[in-house]
Amino acid sequence: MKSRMSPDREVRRQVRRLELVEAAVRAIRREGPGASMEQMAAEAGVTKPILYRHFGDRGGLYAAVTTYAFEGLDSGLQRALQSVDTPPRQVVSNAIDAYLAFVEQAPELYRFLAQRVVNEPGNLQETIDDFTTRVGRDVALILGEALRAAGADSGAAEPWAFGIVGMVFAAGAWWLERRTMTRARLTAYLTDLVCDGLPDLESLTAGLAADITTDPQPAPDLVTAAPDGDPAVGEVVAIGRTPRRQRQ
Amino acid sequence: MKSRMSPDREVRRQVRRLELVEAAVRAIRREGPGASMEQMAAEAGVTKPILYRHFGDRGGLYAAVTTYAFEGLDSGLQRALQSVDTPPRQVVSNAIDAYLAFVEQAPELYRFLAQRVVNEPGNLQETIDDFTTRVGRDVALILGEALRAAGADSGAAEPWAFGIVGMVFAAGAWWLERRTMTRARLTAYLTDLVCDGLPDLESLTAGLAADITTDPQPAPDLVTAAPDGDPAVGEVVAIGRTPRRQRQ
DNA sequence: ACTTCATGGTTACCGATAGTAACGTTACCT
DNA sequence: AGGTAACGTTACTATCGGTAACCATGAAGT
Repeated sequence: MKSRMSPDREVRRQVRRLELVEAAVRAIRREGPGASMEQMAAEAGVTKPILYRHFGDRGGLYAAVTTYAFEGLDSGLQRALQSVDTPPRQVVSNAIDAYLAFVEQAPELYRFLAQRVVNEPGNLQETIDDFTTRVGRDVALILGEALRAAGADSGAAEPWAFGIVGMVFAAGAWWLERRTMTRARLTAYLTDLVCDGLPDLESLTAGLAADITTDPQPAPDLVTAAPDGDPAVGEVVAIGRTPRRQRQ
Repeated sequence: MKSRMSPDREVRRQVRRLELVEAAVRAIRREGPGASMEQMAAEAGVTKPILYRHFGDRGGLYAAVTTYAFEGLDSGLQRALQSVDTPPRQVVSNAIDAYLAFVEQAPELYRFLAQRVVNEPGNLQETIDDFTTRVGRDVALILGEALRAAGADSGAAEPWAFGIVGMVFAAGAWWLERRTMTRARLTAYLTDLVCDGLPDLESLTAGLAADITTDPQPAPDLVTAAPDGDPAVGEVVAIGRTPRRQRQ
């Protein structure tokens, strides 16, 4: 069996695996998320059966790529989450920014990770773990401990963690399509939402119902209140909240 | 050309389209998100070329299914979002619950919608709009108006809208896998997060750093503080916040 | 009644791609 | 040297998206 092999054989195999995965990543960045097995093999300078020998099937290769990308992100994420002597808001901001930096740096890879592998019925490979699932698990761990330490209901850790990860994930995807703001700006917005929630919208229903039900009439302040300028500066991480009404 | 045809011919065509889409949905619910064109055609009692005649290509059918599902969700969502004389928190809760109810009712369809269609290079069909993208656009509209009405920065409307939708989407996916709480419970958690953000986690870094860096040592309160009971009752919509420290 | 044409449907095919079988080659390890 | 195990190839199959060509039917128009 495989575990009874020469020790350096195993390490060489791992090295080769890594080479193949990196080639697959290059192929994805070149060809987009729909890169075929043949293209990924060609990028590594080999043919398909090599990939199948190493990864079993496409799902196996996808899982390896996902793991690879996850580890690349996770180092930065863990560094952000585990930093001591940092205010919680800054921790959240750093983590979100680390995530978005990853998105920005490898958009095609990100798009690849965004699509869940469709599990065809004949899939004998182990069930693949989604990218967001892995990140979510990590965040859930940290968040759960934090909630317990704060004396809060730790049952919220998992839904919140997976929710927050999905939030940053979706916002990142949206941001990739139409890049209408800087990364720092988006980080600031998301940090605000995660830390403070939506601002008080007492006038929401009243102001809205009139606007929605009588749709042809534009909101009176639609032009004056939407400057859409980009006040973000070039800082790597924007920690300051965007100016809005303070909750009291 | 097509627009110069008998008027009832056109309506019959639309009816047929709807039948085909509904058959496709049935096939997806039976076979999972990976249902093939042939299976969807067979479910409708026809063969593949019929589908292609109506929808052009797979992307077209997927878009039609997405639109169909979206409209099914959107009615409930709009009803929740446009309700007058409802406190904002309840609006958020209702909207989230409408979303989760949809998830719960058609999990396989939801999984189908969750995966973005991989846009192969030869795709001449119009670019398909993601399910979450459509929901996000709707929420962004409403949220933008609400923010303007509240005098807040409306530039946050889009990132927040897409982020929140992604959050509920991801949390819904997580909830589908391991159903460790009731829908009402999850709705309450997510509503809390969206409306108030994370609770103050002042002791986050201190409490965490010790636990994470010295991983073999379990947190002392890990057993005592995690009862994991399910305090949710069977109410359709849980509006009350989960008991946690009040921000002041 | 016979043709004509639109409509709804089918069979039979093509091309690409996931996945596999069988075989060759290099290099390591007694 | 020789066994053997990893590395690699060519050539194949199966499936699935997509299309071409053909068939049936029924409602006109003449």
